[in-house]
Amino acid sequence: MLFNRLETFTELSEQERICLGRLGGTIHQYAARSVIRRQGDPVDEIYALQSGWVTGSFDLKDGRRQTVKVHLPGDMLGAPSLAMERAGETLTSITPVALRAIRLSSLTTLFQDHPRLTAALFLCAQQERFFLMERLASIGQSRAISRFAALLLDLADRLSMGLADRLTSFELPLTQQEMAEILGITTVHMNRIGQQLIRTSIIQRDHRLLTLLDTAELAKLSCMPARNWVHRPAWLNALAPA
Amino acid sequence: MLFNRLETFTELSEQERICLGRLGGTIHQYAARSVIRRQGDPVDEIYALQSGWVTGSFDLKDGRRQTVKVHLPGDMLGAPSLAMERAGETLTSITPVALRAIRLSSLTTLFQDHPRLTAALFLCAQQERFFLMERLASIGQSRAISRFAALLLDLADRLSMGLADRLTSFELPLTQQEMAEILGITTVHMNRIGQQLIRTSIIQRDHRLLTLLDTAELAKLSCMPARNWVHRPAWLNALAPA
DNA sequence: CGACAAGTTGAAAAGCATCAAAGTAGGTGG
DNA sequence: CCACCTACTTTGATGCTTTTCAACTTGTCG
Repeated sequence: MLFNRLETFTELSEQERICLGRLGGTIHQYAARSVIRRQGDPVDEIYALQSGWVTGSFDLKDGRRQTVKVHLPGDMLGAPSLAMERAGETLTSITPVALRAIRLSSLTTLFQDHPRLTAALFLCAQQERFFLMERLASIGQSRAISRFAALLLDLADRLSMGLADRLTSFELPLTQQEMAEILGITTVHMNRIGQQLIRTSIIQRDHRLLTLLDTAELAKLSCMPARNWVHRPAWLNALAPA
Repeated sequence: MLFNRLETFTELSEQERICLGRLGGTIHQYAARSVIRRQGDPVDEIYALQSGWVTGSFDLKDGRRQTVKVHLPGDMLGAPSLAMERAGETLTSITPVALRAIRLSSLTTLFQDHPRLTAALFLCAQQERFFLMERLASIGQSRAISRFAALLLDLADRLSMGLADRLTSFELPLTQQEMAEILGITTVHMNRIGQQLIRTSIIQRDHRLLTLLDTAELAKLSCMPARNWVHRPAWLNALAPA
């Protein structure tokens, strides 16, 4: 799963895939809406998400909470907290979730013996920075409806990773309250914005199933430039495959 | 300079400092308010900031722009674009700036031969993710005055890195327009917010010199929990110093 | 079927944007 | 060194987006 994410940057050798597999220890299962790790908890491990959706959120001192990331299968969870003594974000399962815990001690071997894999993980971290920059721009500079459009396109994009073309229809397990927390708006406003997109036939919702009817209009609304991930950068490919 | 940032995580060997020094090629100088690299430009190098302030900003398709990072001396610039074909952010000098350009090809040696240094850079990237998460929470969940308070404390904190206690007075080279772009508000509103903090004697401004008169009140306003960076994590320290 | 979470609606107020215009500082050339 | 120019700052008036509060409806699951 995790190697899917990494292979957007470069193909991995069998050896490297095996090393990745060994990184993970036990598989943990969580029910929907359970806390995997709370902001302030000690940082003993990071996680590789196998299946299900997980949010990362940041609690302010006044009780408000901002969701800073919606993690999809294949993502590495909790890595920003590696730089911290105590976790900087709360990880919460949205759906039932399966993940592999990666003990910090196994990172030593990774960095020591697998430079190419390390470089791919490094690129992943930089990619995550870019995702956050996009969100920051969306929330800082555009109104609620544009933020929502950008969120939907982001999810469709990431769910379509590895597929020929972009999905226009997918299961959206987030409640309106959770989406509001992602977009930095209130639940009430989230509701009105959602209805507006439905009324204008830009999206369609049938229970959990969301359909993007007019992706061109969504893209225009979102104001987001197209992403252009690097593939097989020369400096990375020059590294020995270990 | 760059090693100062890295050594918040772990002390570096003489060898490693030398390797870091070799990474950088030519030193470039820029006048204030010049573009170092524009969003969309090819990514041939990244940069280590020696002196001066630089902003990283993200342009939306409608012409709006969000500043996603204020870089201070010692920072690594432009790294998120490593994951991209064309640069994802525009780097602009705020003051006169000196920086060392690091060609991507030199990253190969770094990852291949210096696992400890690589790990420190990896932690830096994770730390930057956390900074972005903080900003996102600040902009998504709090009002303009709180965002401004958080920005001022962030700058004071980072300018005080390595010092015994936090600076309460420093040169602030940003214009109100630039600060507004960081906070996701208009220049007009930025001005009113600034005056409000001055009127209530929470800050003081004399030309470029800014003084934080009441940091406790600023901290309360900002709603930001205290940061707690990790120091000498076991998994990193277990790596051979190369 | 009953309880509780999620979604929906309306009215009023707050926060911020927008527009327009005037005032101020810093830097440059004459 | 002064005059001017330009970019930055400040101010006021107005309106839109979003929040807040409160109630009500619908859906979901034990």
